Amino acid sequence: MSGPATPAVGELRREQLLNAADRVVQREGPGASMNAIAAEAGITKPILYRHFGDRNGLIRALTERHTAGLLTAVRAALAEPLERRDLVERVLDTYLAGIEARPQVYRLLTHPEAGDPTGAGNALAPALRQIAEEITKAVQAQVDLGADSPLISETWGRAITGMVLAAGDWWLDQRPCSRARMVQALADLLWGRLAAAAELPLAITPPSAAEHEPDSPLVQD
Amino acid sequence: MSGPATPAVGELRREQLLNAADRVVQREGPGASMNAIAAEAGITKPILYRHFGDRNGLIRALTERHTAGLLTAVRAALAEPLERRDLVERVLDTYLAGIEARPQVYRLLTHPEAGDPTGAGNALAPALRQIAEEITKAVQAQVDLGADSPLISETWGRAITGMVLAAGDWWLDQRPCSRARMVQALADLLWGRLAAAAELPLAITPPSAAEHEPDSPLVQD
DNA sequence: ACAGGGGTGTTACCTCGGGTAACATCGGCA
DNA sequence: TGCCGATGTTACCCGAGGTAACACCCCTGT
Repeated sequence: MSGPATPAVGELRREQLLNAADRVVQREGPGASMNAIAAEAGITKPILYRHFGDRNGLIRALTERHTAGLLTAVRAALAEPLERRDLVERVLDTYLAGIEARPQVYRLLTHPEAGDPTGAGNALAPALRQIAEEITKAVQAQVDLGADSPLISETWGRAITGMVLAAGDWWLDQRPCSRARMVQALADLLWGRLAAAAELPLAITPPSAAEHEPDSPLVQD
Repeated sequence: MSGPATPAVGELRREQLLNAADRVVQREGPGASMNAIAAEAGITKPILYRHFGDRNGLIRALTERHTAGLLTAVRAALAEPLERRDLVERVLDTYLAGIEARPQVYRLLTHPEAGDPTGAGNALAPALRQIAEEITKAVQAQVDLGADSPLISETWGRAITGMVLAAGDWWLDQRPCSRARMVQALADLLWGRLAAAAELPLAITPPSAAEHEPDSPLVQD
């Protein structure tokens, strides 16, 4: 009787295991142990390893699952036929709404850790790198940047992703304002308000760089 | 003959231990084990723990040591009496030059990992948070942002830091261009070039959002 | 009816890394 | 002389990732 549409039989258990892992991560944050996840699923570790290979595999599967929604949403927002400024705000709001919906799981996205001894440091987790690529493509397709377009687009893709990541993380942690205002602040930054704003009449601007221990060498030694 | 100016006697050993730790991290990247560091220093683990409490303490000490230079440099750059655009470029270049000088150690800055079960996720490591604060202060002091200045300044501080972090990390990894061009690309972004650039004549812009598996739900479920 | 094979499950174990307790030593100093 | 503090050691604990070997259950083909 069970629908023949569901692909493989084992896929169901895999989903259930991911559900359990999801619950644990929601409760304990990333860094939940394999034992804890196995216990939540009512089973023991080796089964997890059979399904996902290693911890990274589990985390990756879990992440991709959640990322799919966010990535799809961002992609869709990027493709909307809006005025550019509106488009930027739309994408920002989409992203913030996404991470707001599931804070705990969102932490997963940002955790490359899992110590890769390769030395190649990725400040952006793979999930976020996909978003960076989407932004890159969108910029390259919609903005005239002259001859250096590929280079600039990719730089901006990474830069914007990192910017929203850091800002969003802070916002999620502190909740200093509404989502709408956050979107405004970020869009304003991206929109050149830093360039356009008036100079402040450097009133009582004490040189904050002086009152500091001078014993540390400069950046080059 | 040893100068009586050096504060406590134990400080020397601490420095030596940090030097050893530094060497190991340079060689093996972050995630180097305490055993390895102890071996490099020619001693055993408990001594490290006596000096630094735990691994985080060691890493923090190591990081602060290197951060001091970068932070001082950035602070100094932020305080220079330049035209605003030049100032932005100056700061960007200072940061990129700093991370370029010591890639391995720089990875340390970006690794908050060390699993804190507190759940408070910090996309920015403490070292970077200091830079974010510097930028916040500078923006607040030098740019007229109206009534919401505190909020916007802090948002921008985090945002810019995250932006430069992600872009710098990518640049360090791929080396797609010279430092100067990277500075230009980032400064342009910060300078509103995204807003100012001409619209591309959406020539052959296929809707890239369509050709994708539609099975994943949107961001809200 | 019986032999398999794939999926599910278990216990018990290994390894490695962070972290600690307890003990030994050396140098100065009242 | 006896105390104290810093330096050092060996040996251990614990938790977490990861694996080997064994057991069961059910479905299917001969």
